Parts: sequence; structure tokens; C-alpha cells
Amino acid sequence: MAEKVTIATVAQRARVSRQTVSNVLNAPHIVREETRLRVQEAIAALGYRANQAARQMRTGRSRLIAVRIEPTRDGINGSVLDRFLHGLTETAEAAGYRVMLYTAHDTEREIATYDDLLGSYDLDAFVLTGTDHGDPRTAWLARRGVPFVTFGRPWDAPDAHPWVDVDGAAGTAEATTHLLTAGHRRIGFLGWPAGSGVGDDRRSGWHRTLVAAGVDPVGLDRETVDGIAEGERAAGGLLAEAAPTALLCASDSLALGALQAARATAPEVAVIGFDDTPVAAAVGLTSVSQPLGEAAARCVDLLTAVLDGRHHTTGHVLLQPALVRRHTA
Amino acid sequence: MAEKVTIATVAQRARVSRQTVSNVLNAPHIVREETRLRVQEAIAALGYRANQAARQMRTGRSRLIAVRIEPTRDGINGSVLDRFLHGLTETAEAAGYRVMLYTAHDTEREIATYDDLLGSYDLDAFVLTGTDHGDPRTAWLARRGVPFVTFGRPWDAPDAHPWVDVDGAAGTAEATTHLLTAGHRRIGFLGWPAGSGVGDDRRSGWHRTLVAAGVDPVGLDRETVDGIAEGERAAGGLLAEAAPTALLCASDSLALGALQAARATAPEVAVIGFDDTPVAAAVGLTSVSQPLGEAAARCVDLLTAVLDGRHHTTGHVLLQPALVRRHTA
DNA sequence: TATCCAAATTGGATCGTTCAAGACGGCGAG
DNA sequence: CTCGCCGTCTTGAACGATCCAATTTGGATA
Repeated sequence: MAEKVTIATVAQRARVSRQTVSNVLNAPHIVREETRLRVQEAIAALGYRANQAARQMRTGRSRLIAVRIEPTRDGINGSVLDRFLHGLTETAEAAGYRVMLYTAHDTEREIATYDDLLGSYDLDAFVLTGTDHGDPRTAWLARRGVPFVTFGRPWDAPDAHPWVDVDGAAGTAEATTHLLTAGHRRIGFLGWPAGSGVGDDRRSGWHRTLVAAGVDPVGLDRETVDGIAEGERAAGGLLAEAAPTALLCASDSLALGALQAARATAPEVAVIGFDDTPVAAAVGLTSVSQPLGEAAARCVDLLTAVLDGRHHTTGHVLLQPALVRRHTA
Repeated sequence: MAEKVTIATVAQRARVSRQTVSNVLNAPHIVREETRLRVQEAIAALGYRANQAARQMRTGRSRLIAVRIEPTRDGINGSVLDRFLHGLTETAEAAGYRVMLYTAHDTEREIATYDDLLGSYDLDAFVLTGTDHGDPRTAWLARRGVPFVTFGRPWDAPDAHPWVDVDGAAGTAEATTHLLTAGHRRIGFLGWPAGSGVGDDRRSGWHRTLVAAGVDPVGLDRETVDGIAEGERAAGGLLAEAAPTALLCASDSLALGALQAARATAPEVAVIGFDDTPVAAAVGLTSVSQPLGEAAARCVDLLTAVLDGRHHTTGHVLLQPALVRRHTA
């Protein structure tokens, strides 16, 4: 069994003091080059790794970022989180941070978990996904001065804290333009009930593009909660009442329902979804794809900027989605 | 800002020594009840939380479990990992452990990551998903004496280390029985090339059930790598050459391809997939469902048994999957 | 050669916890 | 009455890193 390698071991071998080794690691510029090289050689030769626990006890920082892993809801959108998580882990790793998971069943217990994670593990930062209007979690974190980023805009106050988001309106606008270019005029929209920031945003891209093209969107719009069955029902109604030739949906779940409704009564109708989930790829559904890896990387960027003290900004990043064309449109 | 609450703060308030507070936390039975209650009152009143870093430095244990988050492959199976991860995080939390993520692009770098995680973070254990024949990762971990569990059997040596797995053969057997009961005789199987433990296992359940029912399986079997397009191609060939009335597939991806092939030439053919992914739920595909939450919980059980020194066994858990019946069979 | 300044290096203290060893009072046995 | 033991609690040291203040070194200047 190999002996434990500490900073003292390295110092001994390089014939310098512990502090000099520490300086080589944390402030290389104040160490003479010759000394630095000797120390680095010793580090490499001994396979030395700084003990995080000891470092953390002294500095109060853990180089750990917490992310919530949510119970897969209807199952379809779960993979969005999955891809986001993977990107986050990869980028954080490159920046010298590691990702820790936590779960919580409601907001109250989630805040209790923050308290616990901060108290016992000295977590450096949090990444929140999917914030609502006036989210108590962000308020709590801000009050405690804990660095955090949300994936998703705070719709009521754009400058409240750093965030990364994908421009949903631009995505639906691109999809609508694509349908217009293909010759469609009666383009319906299947979205969520008004009031959810994300849903309203996606609807607005469709609306403004139709208006700009001189098409009246009135009556081509349906609202329903998310889900395949719900999408099928709403799409069925819309097809019967407004006879659209194309359907743009706020999610792949809705789009899948729409496809099923269309198959029965109007198989020629074009359908476009949102999120580019594996389901969409599987059934050949054209969908708007979010750059999740990029979003995750930007989250880490914003956090490290704050953590490494470069600045205390509340930066924002709005990423552009892309339309992935398949068989359905 | 609240003062930092340490074990000394608690000790002072409860009028005992630091060590007594520590004993209340780690060995309550050696503390007199009266004292213990006084200390616990102080802990609650002050909102004390043990500092993990300090504890870890002294004990060498971090109460951290590492899991690899893989890049979503063909996208469909990604959600399996997602659900497993969620279960793992939840169960670990209940057992006083936290889950840390890592990524790696190849086996060599994955082992380097182990080294890093062990060296700098004192990780307590690893959970590996999807091991192959003669996996170098398990060999490395075993050699170093690091506790770990795999989700997936070591096919070449069942007693090499603790594992949790789902009985794939039982799943395909149940599916086959279901099809036989429904009156099918010519039941085809679409699987992966021989040599993968998981694939061979799933095929064997189908094979033995047919033989037991007195049906000759020869010629009803096709091998192809995983994927929707591959499934469609292989299913097309099988349908044309052997005219099966039902198709059992080793994955939902293959099943989806099979559905597409069947829709064109033989829409009456029953199709059953494996994994019960969201895609299956979305398109109404009957599929064999793995108890992922349960599997995750068992992984944590096996690990904590070793970590808490209860025993040093190499326990195994084989869970039974369940057939989820939908429209396609 | 002596002096001085800044850069480079050193030793000791410290973070919050647990381990090891010892102190204290009371009790039963010799 | 003394001794040893047990249960209970306390004290000092240690884990491995960084911070701080002090000290040495090297080179330029007088």
C-alpha cells in the first residue's frame, strides 16, 4: 500500500517548506521558476493530490456545486435534465468543480436541504432548474448570499440574479417561418395555459411571426396542460374547429398527442414539437432543439466568475435554439 | 450574520466538553441520558451541523458516493440512467450519504478519475453501471480495496463483487408467455449480437419459454446492433422470411423499428419492447419494465453494509422486471 | 565592502472534528 | 481500608491544508 502523500512529503522531496509547495499550487507567480519546477517535479513524481477536506476546512470553500435531480415527470422531459446534467458535470470538472446531486419533494424541504448542504458540506454554489414566478428558493439563496444560477429566466425580474436560458420565442418563430416557407398559412399552436413564463414565451414567437407574415392567428390557438393525452384531445378539437394545415406545439409531449390526433382525421397535417427529446428522434418528429450542453457550460461560467471573485455581476445568457427537421414537417 | 456554530459552541452551552458532544453524535450509548438530552437540546437550539470537512479529515471518510453520468447514447436509454440516478440520490440521502457525479470518455480516463476522486475527495464508494466482460475498472477498484457496486452482473464471474441486476431472462420469459397465452405461436426475437451478457440473457428467456411450450424457435431469431433503423431493417427481414405473428425485442429502440417495419407490411403483428422507456409509454408500446428505483435502493444497501462495517460480503441482488401491457401486444 | 529593499522562503498557528489516554467519583471485593 | 474496575466525562494531540508574521536570500546601490 502506498504511503499517504501530503504537502509535507512533497516539500521534503523538493527540499522546500510546506508553504512553498502551497504557493506553487495556489499562487505560482510568487515562486521563483527554478523552485517551482523542482516542486512540480516532486508533485508529479509522488502523485500528490491536494486533500480537499483539509483545504476546505481552512478556506471554507468546497469546490462543490449542487444540482437538483427531479423525479422524472411524464418521462419525456426527463431526458432534457439528463443531457443538461451531463454537460454540467463535464464543464464543472474542467473548471475544477464537482457536481453533487440532491432531491427534494417540495420547496420547503428543498430550502431545508440548502441549509443542510451549506452547513455540513460548505457547498459553493447551486444550479436551479425551472424557476417559477416569485420563487422562494431564489429569494432564500439571495438573502443568504449564496452564489447560484438558474437555468430558466426569472420572468418577473430579469435582473434579479444570474441566469441562462434558451430563447423559446426565437425557436417557435423559426419553426413558424419554416412552416410559412413550406406554404402553410393556417398554422395552429398547441400551448400551455397562459401564466407560465416558458409557455407564454414559446407562444409569442408563433404569434408575432404569423402577424408579421400577415396571417391572422385568431382561433388557431389552444391551451392545455402538458401531456400526450391532453395534446391529442386539444389537437383533435383544433383540427375539427379550425382546420389548420400545420400544428406547432409547446412540447414534444403535446406534439406526440397531436400526431396521434392527426393520424386519425388529417394525416397530412404538419407537426412540430419542442425540446427535441429522444421521443421526437424516435418517431421522426420535427422539433426545436435546445443547446443543453452549451447552456450547462454557460451556467458554470457564470458561477465560476462569481466564485473566483472576478466580478459580482448578475450576468445573463440567452441561447438560440435550432429547428431539427425530420419527417413530420 | 449568525456566528459559526461548532462543536465547541454546543459544548459550552450544554456545559460539557467537546468530546462529549462528539460522543452524543457518534456513540450515544456511552453518554448518560441526562447529559445526552442536554446536549441534544443545545444542538437543536443552536442549529448545529457537523462540519463534514473536519470530520472527514479526521476519519478519512467523506460519506460521498460517486456515480458516472454517461453521455446520452442513442437517447432512448438515457432515461433509464436518469431514473436510476434519482433513486440512488434519494436512497443515499436517507442513509446519510450524498451522490457525486463524474464523467469520463474512456475506461483509461475513468480509472484516472477514480484515482483523483479518491485522492482529493476521499470518496467512500463507487456505483458503476453497465460493466463488460473482464472490465478493467472493477479490477482496479478491487485491487485498491475500494468499495463499489455494479448495476449489472459481472457475467464472467458472478461472485467477483457485489452487484444488483434485473433478471432480463425472466422479463422476456414473461413477455413470451404473455404472447403464447394470447394465442401466438410464431414469436420472433429481435436481439443484439451474441456475446453481450445482457443481450444473451434476454434472448435466453424467450428461447427457453418457446422450447418449454413445444415451439421450435429456429429461424425466428435475428441479431442486430441497437437502434431504430437497425430494428426496422432486421424486423423487415424477419417478417418477410419467417412470417412471425409477434415480435419480442431486446430494447425499445429495436421495438420501435419493428413497429415501423410492421406498419408497412404486417400491421397486425404484436410487438413488445424492453426497458419501458418514455418512448414506449408515448407510442403505446408494450414493454418490459425494470424496477430502477428498487435497483438503486439495493445498490445503496449493499454499499452501506460494507461501509458501515457490518460485513464484507459480496452480496447479489437479482430483481424481477414486470411486463407493462399497452396497445401493441 | 556595507547597506538596503524586495522577493522568496520559513515556522508556527489555525480551521472543526475525532482519537487516545487519562481523571474522577462511586461501588464491590479482598 | 485499600485496591481495582466501571461508567462517565475531560484534556491534549492529530488529521492536512492555508494564513500570517517573521526571516533569509539575492541583487542593486552607495
